[in-house]
Amino acid sequence: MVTNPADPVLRGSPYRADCPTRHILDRIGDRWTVLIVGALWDGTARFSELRRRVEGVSQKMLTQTLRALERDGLVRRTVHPEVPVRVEYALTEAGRTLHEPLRALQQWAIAHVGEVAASQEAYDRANRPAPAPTERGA
Amino acid sequence: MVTNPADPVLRGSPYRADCPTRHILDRIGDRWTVLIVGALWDGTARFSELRRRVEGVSQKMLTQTLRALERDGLVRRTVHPEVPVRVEYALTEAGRTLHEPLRALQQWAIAHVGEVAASQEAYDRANRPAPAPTERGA
DNA sequence: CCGCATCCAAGCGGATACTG
DNA sequence: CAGTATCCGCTTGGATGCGG
Repeated sequence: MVTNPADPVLRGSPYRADCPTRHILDRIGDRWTVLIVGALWDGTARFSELRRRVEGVSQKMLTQTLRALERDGLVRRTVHPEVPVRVEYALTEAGRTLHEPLRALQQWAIAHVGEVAASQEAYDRANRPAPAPTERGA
Repeated sequence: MVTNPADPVLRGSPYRADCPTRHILDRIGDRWTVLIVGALWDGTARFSELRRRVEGVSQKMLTQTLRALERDGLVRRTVHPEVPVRVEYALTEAGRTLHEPLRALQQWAIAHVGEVAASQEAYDRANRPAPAPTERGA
């Protein structure tokens, strides 16, 4: 390993293949992480509640993502030992700090969705007219 | 621009399964997108140059990601018809606006890498002592 | 109600070989 | 140098059924 902590450029640089920040970016990059963290911003939420809020997420992915977030110390999981078990999820302090850049990303997506769509359309028109999922004249 | 900041629906927009912002978040969430956009911040870069900067990226993934970014209108691709073909990539205006939230994410990753690692360690210790890839006592 | 385990399909992503 | 095309493993991720 050539990791040189003294090098200001390489220190903590995700451009290094062996840097742990790569893993973090991977986790953040997860489709559901952004949405789940955002959904938890309001406060505590139960499992079913989250499942309802984040449309389209499967139970498996929700559990998996929540577990990963918990392991990373971004989400706190609280089990209420009642008769029908109640589990509540909430952002930790670290999770709240993550929410900010994630929200910025969401905002960017919302702000540029039209622009991007237009660019895609133009690109597809200029290159291959039929990359559509529906096969026409195959 | 069809973006209407006053629309209350937009707040939870990506939480709708059918919303195109989902696609954008997917693209942004791509492992390489963050790194490539960041690598292009300095200015124009050639293909090989990018491959060198973003350590660990395969030629396939680099091409693929660059193509997608170009299609989304975030990266401009310029081909110089010289004898050894030279291709240069650069961020568009939209790409530059994306760079900001992406950099914030990178910064977050760098700032919290230690905290996250510690949390993971504690979590693993508290739960399963041997989640290692090598199966022992399965 | 919460979530784990399993099965299984699909797509991601890497290695390689070849073209212009 | 830049890029395409192919093969292929492996992970992702959904559906289902069971257990606390």
